[in-house]
Amino acid sequence: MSKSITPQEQDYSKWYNDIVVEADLADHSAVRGCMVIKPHGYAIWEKMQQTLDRMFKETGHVNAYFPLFIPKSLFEAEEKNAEGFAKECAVVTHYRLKTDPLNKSKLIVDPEAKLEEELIVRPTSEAIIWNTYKGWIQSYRDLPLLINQWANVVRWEMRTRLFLRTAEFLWQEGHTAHATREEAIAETEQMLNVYAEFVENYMAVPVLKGVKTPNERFAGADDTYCIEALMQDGKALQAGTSHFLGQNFAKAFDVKFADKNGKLDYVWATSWGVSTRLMGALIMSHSDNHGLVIPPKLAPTQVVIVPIYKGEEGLKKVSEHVEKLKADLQSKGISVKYDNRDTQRPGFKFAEHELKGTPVRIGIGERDIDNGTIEVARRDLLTKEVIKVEDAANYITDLLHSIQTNLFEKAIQRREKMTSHATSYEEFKRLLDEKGGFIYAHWDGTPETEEKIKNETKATIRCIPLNNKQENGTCIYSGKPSTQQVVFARAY
RNA sequence: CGGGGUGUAGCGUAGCCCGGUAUCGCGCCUCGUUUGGGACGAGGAGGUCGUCAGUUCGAAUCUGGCCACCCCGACCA
Repeated sequence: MSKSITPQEQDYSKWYNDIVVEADLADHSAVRGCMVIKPHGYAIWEKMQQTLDRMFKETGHVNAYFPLFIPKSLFEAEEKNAEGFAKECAVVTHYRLKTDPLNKSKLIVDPEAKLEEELIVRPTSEAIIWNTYKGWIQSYRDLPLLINQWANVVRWEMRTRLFLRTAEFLWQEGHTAHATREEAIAETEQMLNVYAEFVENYMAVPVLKGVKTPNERFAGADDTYCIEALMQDGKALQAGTSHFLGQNFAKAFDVKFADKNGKLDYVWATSWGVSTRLMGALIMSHSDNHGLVIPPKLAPTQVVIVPIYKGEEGLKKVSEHVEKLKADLQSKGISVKYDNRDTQRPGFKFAEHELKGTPVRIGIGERDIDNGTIEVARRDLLTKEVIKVEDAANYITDLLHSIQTNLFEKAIQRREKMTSHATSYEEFKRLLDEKGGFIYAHWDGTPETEEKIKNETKATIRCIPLNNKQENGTCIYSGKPSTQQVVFARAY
């Protein structure tokens, strides 16, 4: 059993924190609200990046990079967007330090080096990007413009949690420009589907696709589409958003194009992003009291081989067999690590790889060599089996698939169990407190009702599901007529 | 930004009320025995007690300021 992981049942958020730290994913840093992503955590993020980047390119996007700093005048151009982020912006006001005349060993901000115009550290890049697009777009021939950037952004959060909410985080932001409203909406939906496919097929986390209410909408967007996932503790997590920005940014930055008839019009825009927050979703979907569980498709190492031996000669003998097995597995496209450290004992390695979430562990000892077998342990179910070594490549290939599928199935079942319908406000509150999870309920469609429910219960409308069933009902709060049920939950 | 808490070796801690240069565990280093689920024994290294100032012959301990981090609330991906 793990040494230092608080059990989920005892304290879910301590458990989460323990997993992040003990599995070597990330650490708190010396900077308030900012984390250090450690090699193991970063390796998983890199797998996510690689997959998403490939998917973006397959849908016609290209990468570029825009500045970290945004002049205040640009930032404030799209008013709603600026207003939405104003409270959490880091601002650069000076460009030089100097030695403190009162204390030679200290530095102070040089008051003479005040910037003419303050620079905002980007909380998102619409402003600088649309200011740039203005120069790139003149004609319908320049459209669509399909650009993505991988970057860090800063949002000065009051309260932070590793991966889920940090002052600085890593993400990708896609920013596209289109000739028509329809095309922009299609792009918004396409990217939402890309996210859903990634999160479900690679992260093995089922998501609900939907649209945000005006209250929850991205500042500056006409519509915000989202994917919502449900964590083990019954709280929802927004895993990705895709925004239809209408002509808001085109108008704010005066980005017009000439159509085939020479008529000038503002372009239509989208933006979409996912962040290192996905790491939090991954952890809170699959991991257990023994440590991290990583789905095979995102595992930096899919299979670890641990030798069991006595003495130097023993290791040499086992290693010969392992090298053959390793090559065999690699030829099937499986990533394999041979953990031949002679500084740790097998039991220690078993525990360590369990903690770090390696999907499959193979044990080979001299006994196996005599019998022509290997011991295979799967991380998701914590079960072990002894198989013939010549079956290894096929067996492990299937096993990795089955682990990936099993994790997804389990997550779907959990979500189903934690999804309910409420027909009255009393029932709604009871379900929320006793069960949590997604709660479908009729809502009268007004921001006032949404706000009141939020203040009274801490539950928010996570989304209005896409292709939602239209039906007559009455709002659980106001009793007014409603045409559809929306999804409520307490959220991260 | 409000409420609560913590800061002592790499990590977790005792000591603080009642001032006299610091306890224990894990980890680390060396040697030996071990190796199929977190090994054992012996020896060893490692500290401006968050920081600045004050009180005192003497401060981890008392007083004041500051800083950082964690948890809970309001805000957000």
